[in-house]
Amino acid sequence: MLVDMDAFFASVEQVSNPALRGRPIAVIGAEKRTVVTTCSYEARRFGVKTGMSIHEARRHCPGLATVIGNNRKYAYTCKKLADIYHKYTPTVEIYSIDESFLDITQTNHLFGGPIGTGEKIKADIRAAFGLNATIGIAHNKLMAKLISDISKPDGLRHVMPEETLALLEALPVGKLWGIGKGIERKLNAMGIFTCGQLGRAPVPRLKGLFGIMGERLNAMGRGIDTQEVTPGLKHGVEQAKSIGHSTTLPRDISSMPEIESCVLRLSEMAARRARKHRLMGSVVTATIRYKSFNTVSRQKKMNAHTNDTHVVYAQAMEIIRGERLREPVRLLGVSISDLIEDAGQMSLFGEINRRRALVEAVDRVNDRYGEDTLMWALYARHKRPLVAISPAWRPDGVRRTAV
DNA sequence: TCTGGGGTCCTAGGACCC
DNA sequence: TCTGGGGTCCTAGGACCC
Repeated sequence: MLVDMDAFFASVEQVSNPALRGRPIAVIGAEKRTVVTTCSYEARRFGVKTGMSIHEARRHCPGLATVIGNNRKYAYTCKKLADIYHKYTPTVEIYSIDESFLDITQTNHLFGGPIGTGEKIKADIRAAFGLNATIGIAHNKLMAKLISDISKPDGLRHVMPEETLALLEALPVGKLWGIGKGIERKLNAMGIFTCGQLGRAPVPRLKGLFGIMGERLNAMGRGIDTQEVTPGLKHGVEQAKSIGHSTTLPRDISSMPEIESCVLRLSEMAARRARKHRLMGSVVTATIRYKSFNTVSRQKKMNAHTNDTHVVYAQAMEIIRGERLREPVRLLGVSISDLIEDAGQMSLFGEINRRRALVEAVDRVNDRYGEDTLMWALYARHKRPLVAISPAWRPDGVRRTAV
């Protein structure tokens, strides 16, 4: 079962502010160059979509009301939704802030079967929050996801395995979870438009164009999927592969001091999150997006793992200084990967231990009195970017960014 | 008054080694 | 007196997702 909240952020805002109900609204970020994160169904009728600039959204819908997203509200609701799901099965995978997979194979008979379970969950969500969810139920994740997508909004549908092929026959391939614009275009170019056609396409032909993906694409066309519903927490913590932050600057910049202060800020945000999760990384990646939207990323491997803000910063700046900045910079990003657990081991080098003690002391102060109670002088004059919550947020694990 | 931010996975080419 | 073949690792970029 996939439970997907309808226009989640926008619906939460409409519930908490009656003046917004029934109106086209868009939830946006707090910074200057922001986009639509989620919009209400009223706004979608005008052609407003996720990812649009405010400017473009207004062009489609002049009466659009905008609300700056409130991370706390969505995170709180997400956690409470998980409590509801756990009443119906222990196997709950929180896939994103507004989507969860539930394995109800063993428990649905207790609640009147698959549809009965879906009805009860929808009723619980409505009673608790006044929100609508769409639920897709099938024998695997791919199909549950697909069915939920085509049943939106406020839908509930159960598709039996034997109905799968008929349902897929005429459906465009782009509807499948994992087939985006790029793959859809390639498939169309080879004459494959529907899932039915994809399922009948010769695997060697698909492999020729998509490599090892070919086999999987063919299976997807027939609604076959072997992914398990994984509650997702290993030893209480999700094993992340990378931790990073990036920000589109309020205006394009060219001066090194401005770049430095921004990169230090991003290094601190990424390293602090790594420290919170007791992780260290040995690879630092810096990303630069120019005014023209050309984007380059370069990575550097260090001799040792670290989660020290200034070590990460020094690596990121070394990368950036090695680039010829030929245009004003629009976005900067810093990310840490090749993560291992930080066992808190003492180093042979006194300097590293002193650094660690300093950083930990700063963390303790900020944990207690709030972020930025203590901060590094290099970026002190610059305001912290107000991180808009990412829809990929999860209540546990490293995806928890700013709440 | 263009085009967010958080991730994961895959690929292709090059370096390097035997 | 004209350049093999197999393998691994690293890197940058791109596709995809919410």
